[in-house]
Amino acid sequence: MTDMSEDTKSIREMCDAFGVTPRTLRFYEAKELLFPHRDGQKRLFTKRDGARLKLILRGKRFGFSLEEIRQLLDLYHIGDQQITQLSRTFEIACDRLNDMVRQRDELNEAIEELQDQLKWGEKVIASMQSDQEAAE
Amino acid sequence: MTDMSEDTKSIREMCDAFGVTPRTLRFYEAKELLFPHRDGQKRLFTKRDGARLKLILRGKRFGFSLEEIRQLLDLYHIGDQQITQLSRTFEIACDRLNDMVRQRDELNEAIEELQDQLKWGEKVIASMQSDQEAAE
DNA sequence: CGTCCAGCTTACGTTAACGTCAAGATGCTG
DNA sequence: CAGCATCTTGACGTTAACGTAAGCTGGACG
Repeated sequence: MTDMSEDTKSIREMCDAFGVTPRTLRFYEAKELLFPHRDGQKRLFTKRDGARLKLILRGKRFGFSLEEIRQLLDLYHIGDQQITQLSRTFEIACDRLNDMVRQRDELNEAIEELQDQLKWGEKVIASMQSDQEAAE
Repeated sequence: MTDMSEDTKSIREMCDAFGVTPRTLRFYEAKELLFPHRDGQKRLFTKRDGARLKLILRGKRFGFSLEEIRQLLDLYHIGDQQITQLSRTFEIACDRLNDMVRQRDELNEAIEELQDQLKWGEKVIASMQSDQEAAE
């Protein structure tokens, strides 16, 4: 047994836990989204890294870029400092929300449009099939 | 007057008509999405190119990749041939529609989630601001 | 005739978020 | 000790859909 669970995870455990690749975790570290400790040269991911990663993945679902996520994460961290920065975060999030709403609305339009097209297409195919049958 | 409108458009007219850049049109030609004629070395875009471009742009709104769009366009063109191919097109479009619906639903979830977070954030900011005031 | 404008081709640049080697360190195990 | 797995750091590759710049051409205008 890898002894494990002294509250820190190896990179592999981390990957398995969150369904990402090692490359991704190193990448996130390089981008200063995660700050794993070290044992020698090996990374040790703490609970805090886990929490951050969870937020990162959620952020991605929201459609934030990693850079935006980094900023948001940084602002989580300050806690006591600059209110201005925090409300800036807030703005970013609001913007993103608006983007998402817009995007959704566009999607809804597109969906309807495409559904119409498909009805059309159904008819065409149907008629072509009867043509085919008629031709036999 | 550039005489124009002998049913063909120059690249610029085309761009103005559809709100794209020349680069884009050349790119689409390179990708075999459009087939403008030539007058010497200058491109002449026909009505057919216009129709195709309209479909291309719509396809993009739907979230199709240019490659997918090319395939769909090719299948429009056959007209008389293979029904199988046509229904294949149909399937692709259906798949895309399902993708879009899924995507929209995810977006809706994300939007709600983010809205919740924002309520949270509002409170935090409000309380911090009163802290700030209290500190002065 | 000069010059200006629109268009052409070729080709390298861009961005995001990793993937994919390569080469070396470390550690366990039989 | 050999071997193997797992980790590390670098560094270059990938994809999509164009952007951008350089250098050439051909016609129109004054």
